[in-house]
Amino acid sequence: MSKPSLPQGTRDFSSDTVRKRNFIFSTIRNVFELYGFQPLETPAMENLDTLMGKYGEEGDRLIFKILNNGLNDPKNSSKATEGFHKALEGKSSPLLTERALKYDLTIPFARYVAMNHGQLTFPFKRYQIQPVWRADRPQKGRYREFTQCDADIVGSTSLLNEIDLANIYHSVFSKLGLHDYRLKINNRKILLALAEISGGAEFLTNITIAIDKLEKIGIEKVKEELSQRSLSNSQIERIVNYLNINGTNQEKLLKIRALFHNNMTAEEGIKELEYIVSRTTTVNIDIDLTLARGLNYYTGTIYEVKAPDTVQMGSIGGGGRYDNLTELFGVPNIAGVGISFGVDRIYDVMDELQLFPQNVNIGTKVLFFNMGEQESWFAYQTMNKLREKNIACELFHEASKIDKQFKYAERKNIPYVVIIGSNELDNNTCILKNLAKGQQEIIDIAVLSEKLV
RNA sequence: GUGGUUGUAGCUCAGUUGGUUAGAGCACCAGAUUGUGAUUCUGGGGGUCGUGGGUUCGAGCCCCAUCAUCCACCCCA
Repeated sequence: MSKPSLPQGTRDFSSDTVRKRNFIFSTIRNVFELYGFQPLETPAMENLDTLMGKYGEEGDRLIFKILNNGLNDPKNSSKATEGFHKALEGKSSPLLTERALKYDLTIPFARYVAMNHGQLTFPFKRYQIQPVWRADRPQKGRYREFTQCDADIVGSTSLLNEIDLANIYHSVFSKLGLHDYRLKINNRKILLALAEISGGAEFLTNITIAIDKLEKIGIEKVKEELSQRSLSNSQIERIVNYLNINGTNQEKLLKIRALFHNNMTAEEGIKELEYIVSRTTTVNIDIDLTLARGLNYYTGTIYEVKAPDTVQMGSIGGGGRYDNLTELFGVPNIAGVGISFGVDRIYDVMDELQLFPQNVNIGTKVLFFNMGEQESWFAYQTMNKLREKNIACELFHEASKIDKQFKYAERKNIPYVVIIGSNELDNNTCILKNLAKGQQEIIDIAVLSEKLV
């Protein structure tokens, strides 16, 4: 047996990390609950055909597929061989694999709604916090197993939902202390209108992929890319005019209205943006007309959250409105809108900016020193009384040197130690020491629990 | 999927043009001293140099493969 190791792009989380992650999870969960969302969990794996074709060609390639069992059974051997040959041609085949690890939370949610729409109360607001898997090459801020926190509302076209979701973003990031996040908003209808006036609706994907890169590669490169995607110079000119729109949210809305004259599709999108932006003035939301987002099921509002500029990290959240997500599963006319938090990236950003509160890593509150046989047994009984009052404590396991016991407390980030030696035992007292302050006091054993609450 | 970086003790890293038994600091363990984490002193355990091949009289060092890592592209959270 060689040295044990982990699969590429996966991680163990040590207790420190788990505590910090839980701080993020509980913050998000509490806010979701505050806005009336209900929890949902779905399996780690889905049927492959539930997932395939929902994330584009690139997405399909990144889905972790699970090999069928029983391929070694002689009576399956011809099927297995056939399936294998298809795999060599780059096609996945149910003969070889018919299940896969989930790639995001939205599609499994859509599958759930399609299966249960008869029982659900609409509008249905659910939140979901679960790991997802992508067969991507790992790098900074990118893992093969990571956790998403999604909140979606289905069965409602009200823009109040969009306003709720913007407020959720603001509330969560404020509570996490991540004040410099940037929430961007755009509308797919505007992008669709842009495609219509500069080439045709079929260019939507090509155009969005190109303009999405504006911030990263600059206007000249975007022009190059657009011409490579077979757009004419006059078409590119229109797009450049669009991309040149700047200013405050209000100014952008004015300019874009002028640009599109009376284009019906654009006007719809503009009205929606206007509505949302005018009602979310407390959440520092920015209209970003270059925001496109890759997932092609979005049809209206789109959101993206960027990490503070001081850290090298792209998107830490995103979402949008979709008209007909469940139609893919045979249930039409259920509209929805949702957002997602990328916990792993939020963790990395918060860690880098040292935004975690000091006390997230406190587990045990008090360590009782072990000062000998009789002393420690008395300490043990005292400790149990504290536990009844919900104070987490532990007794050092043997009567070791003092400095060793101190080190243990320090490493476990235990804020208090209690020392009961022979003197204290005789007097019914104990020494309570606050390790952070380095201060200690001798107190009556009877008042110990009050001091620690 | 494409390109590059790195891999030596628990941690951070040395290790010369290839040359005896692979080192340091910190950490750890034991002991001396001490009713309060220090300092000091003495002793100790630990590494198949990521893994597998190859070249060589000889490989931590050179070559190939592989795994992992980090980074960039693509795409994305």
